[in-house]
Amino acid sequence: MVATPAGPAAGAADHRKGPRRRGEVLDTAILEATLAELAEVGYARLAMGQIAARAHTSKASLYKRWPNRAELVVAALARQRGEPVPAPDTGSLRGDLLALLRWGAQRLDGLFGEAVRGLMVETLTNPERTASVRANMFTARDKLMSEILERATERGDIPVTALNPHVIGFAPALVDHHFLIYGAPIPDELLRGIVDDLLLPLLTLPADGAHEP
Amino acid sequence: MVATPAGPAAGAADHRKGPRRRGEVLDTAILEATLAELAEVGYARLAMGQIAARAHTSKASLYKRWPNRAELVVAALARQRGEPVPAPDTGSLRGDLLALLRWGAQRLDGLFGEAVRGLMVETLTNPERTASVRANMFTARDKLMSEILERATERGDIPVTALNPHVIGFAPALVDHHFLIYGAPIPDELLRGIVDDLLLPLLTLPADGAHEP
Amino acid sequence: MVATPAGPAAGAADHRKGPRRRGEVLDTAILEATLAELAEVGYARLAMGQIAARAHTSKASLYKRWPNRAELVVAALARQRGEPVPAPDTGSLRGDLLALLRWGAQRLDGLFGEAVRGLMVETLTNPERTASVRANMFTARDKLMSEILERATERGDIPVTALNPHVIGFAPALVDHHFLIYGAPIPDELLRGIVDDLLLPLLTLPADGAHEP
Amino acid sequence: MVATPAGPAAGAADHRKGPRRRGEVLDTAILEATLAELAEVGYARLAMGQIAARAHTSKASLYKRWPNRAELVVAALARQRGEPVPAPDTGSLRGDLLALLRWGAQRLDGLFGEAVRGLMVETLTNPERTASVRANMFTARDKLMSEILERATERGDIPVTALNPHVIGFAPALVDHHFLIYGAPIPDELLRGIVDDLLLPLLTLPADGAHEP
DNA sequence: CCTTAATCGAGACGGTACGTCGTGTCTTTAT
DNA sequence: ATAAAGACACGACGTACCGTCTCGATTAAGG
Repeated sequence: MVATPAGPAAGAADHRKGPRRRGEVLDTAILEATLAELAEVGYARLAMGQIAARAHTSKASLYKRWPNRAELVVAALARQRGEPVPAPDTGSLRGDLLALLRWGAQRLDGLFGEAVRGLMVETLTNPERTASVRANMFTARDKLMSEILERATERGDIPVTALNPHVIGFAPALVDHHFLIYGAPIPDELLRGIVDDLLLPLLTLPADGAHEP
Repeated sequence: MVATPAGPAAGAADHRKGPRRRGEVLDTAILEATLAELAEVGYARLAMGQIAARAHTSKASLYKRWPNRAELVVAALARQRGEPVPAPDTGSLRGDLLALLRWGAQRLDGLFGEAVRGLMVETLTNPERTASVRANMFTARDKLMSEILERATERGDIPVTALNPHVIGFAPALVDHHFLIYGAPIPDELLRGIVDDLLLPLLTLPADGAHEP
Repeated sequence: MVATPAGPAAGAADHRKGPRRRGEVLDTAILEATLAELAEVGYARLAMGQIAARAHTSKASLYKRWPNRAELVVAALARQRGEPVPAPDTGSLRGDLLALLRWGAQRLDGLFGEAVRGLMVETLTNPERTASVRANMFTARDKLMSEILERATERGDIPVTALNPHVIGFAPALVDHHFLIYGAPIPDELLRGIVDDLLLPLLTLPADGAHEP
Repeated sequence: MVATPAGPAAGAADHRKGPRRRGEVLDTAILEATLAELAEVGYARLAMGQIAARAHTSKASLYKRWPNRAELVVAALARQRGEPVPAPDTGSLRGDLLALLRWGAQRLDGLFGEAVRGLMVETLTNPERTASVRANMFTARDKLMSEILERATERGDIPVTALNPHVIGFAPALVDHHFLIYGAPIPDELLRGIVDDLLLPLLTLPADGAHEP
């Protein structure tokens, strides 16, 4: 029920009759309502009043917890992806990479993607925090990528020299970029192209690293 | 107006000196005002009324030409980058690539970047058009990249086999991605990293291309 | 607001001293502002935005209470004439009648007249209500007329047979009609003419009443 | 075709193919279109642009001839009632009076009434002209009333002393007043009441005229 | 157990921008 | 020169959402 993508009253347990909610319980209800609204109308048409109504609470209760829409959405996303995803382990490097990109692509094709798109324009309390929040949306993915590559080096599939920060982060970034421009869903062909034409060649190239003339 | 549903307006006399502007002239005035406002308040606070005021015209004249803010901004950008930029020609491939990325990075650090950020969230008349508009914002850059690489192949700096669509587009995409997350200005170090750690290795690697098991 | 269809507003701080007005207090402020604007610019140039500004509130607060300008004006008038005016009692019938017509004429020479004129063209929610509202603007006057005439019959100044609905209502109607055509102020000569040439003759004529052949 | 109360293109002869209209011909087309629009949408929703469109001409041609909507409507009405109506002559005074009031009442139940209502609020170029225009709308009726009453005095039905300006004008004024408040159609009962309870008694009362104490 | 302070639910409030419509003026083109 | 067509500048319309505030009802904690 965390983020049922449909249903007009999804994500809101009926609270009437019961005692008035507060604290943690209310927090959860609000965040669930946020995700539900996000899935239903998208970030652009996300309205605080609607979220409050869906959560059967008031706008004041929202603003007491989060200063604005952007922060609320950030919190809602943080709540959602609570369970840590294990790094894919298909046996082959290529399989792992593809699995990871596919997982990321699929995540974008949903309310996470909606939120990502919206948060790309909003400015949080300050620029640093804004950048931090945006970056955090992808740290999980970057970490998994690191795991995969480390495992590959241990297996001897790729040289240790191939590992550098740019190589780790660039593939997911390309997926994001495609999503932001062309939207979801992301064609699997693109993912295969990134892996086969860019990532694997880069990872397996002979270690010289001297391109500076 | 007593009986009219809309205001009487009482036809205010035109106060400006010259003749009333029309057509192309007015178009230009509006688009310039749009760019000026964009640079001043950013996409988020861009308001049709303010643009109209700055252009000394009316909202109606804006809406007669463009159906909404997003389309207006798109048109303004299209007008702005009228002059085709020549591909950099520094003599070396690396120099050309760096020059190109730096040009793109600098463009993002201004009202073009503001607009890019905004247009990433807006939905134009339909999804296809939306994607098309977004893609068009980068076609110039991609074309220049093609020129540079072609020249390099002619010089024999890189094998023809290195050229494929993914290789052409991915470097600018990484710059954009960084901009969207961390904002402008984009550190030159990042650009150098992209060129030295990703682009040049990929372009100069031995031709095998067979990674599919 | 980047992604929101409506403005960001950025929640301007309340600048006034006292606590935020609500309910009855705000109602009164709005209605008073309405009357003030009415007196200043007339019904024709009466604008909701101006009224809101004068009342230091927002258009939304106006529209939450009244669906349109006409209803707002009706409400403002209703509020204004709260104090019931006592029927004139000069001792003589002629004196009473003149006093009443003069009171009505004077009322028209002000914002009440402005409103009357405007409301003659507007259509309220439905025709019945429209007629009712218009009629109500004059019920007070008609009632006073009834009182005067009743008192005169009690004194024996006029026969009971003289009293019929047409006789009661027609004098004020003539005043209104003159106002609508020639505007205010209404010449006292007209009022005297109505009383001496029409009303008194009618009221004091010998009781036959048989004009139907 | 002068004022067909229905039909989307009523009142506009097809002019295309033929030579471009000007002068009198165009005047007529515009005035007919005005009346047609008036009948169709009423004074409140009367729009210059719509009139121009219906007359297959331009707003400029309208404003070249009349300075605003009100004057245009006045002109249109003047054109319409071109043919002078003969005073009713039923043989009896009561019959004549009733016929006259009925004619006036019927006239109000149509586009003339719509226009009357609208013109009650508009201010023409200056107050004098405004009053004059409004008064002129009823001069025809007043003149007929004079004729009727004169004929009655000649017949000896009523004393000459009964004739005074107030008596002449007040009956039609009551009809107008009722129309403005309760709208059209005007119940025949009202007209009979005015004649029997007010007009005839006043006209036939014994000549004393001294009510001033 | 009964006060007392806090918080909740509900929604009013002041404000800003929206996109539309009508007015009366002006410009252009075709007749 | 004038008609037809319609663009233009202006301003009011009525709506939507924001973020703040007020109010009464409910609830947890303190005496």
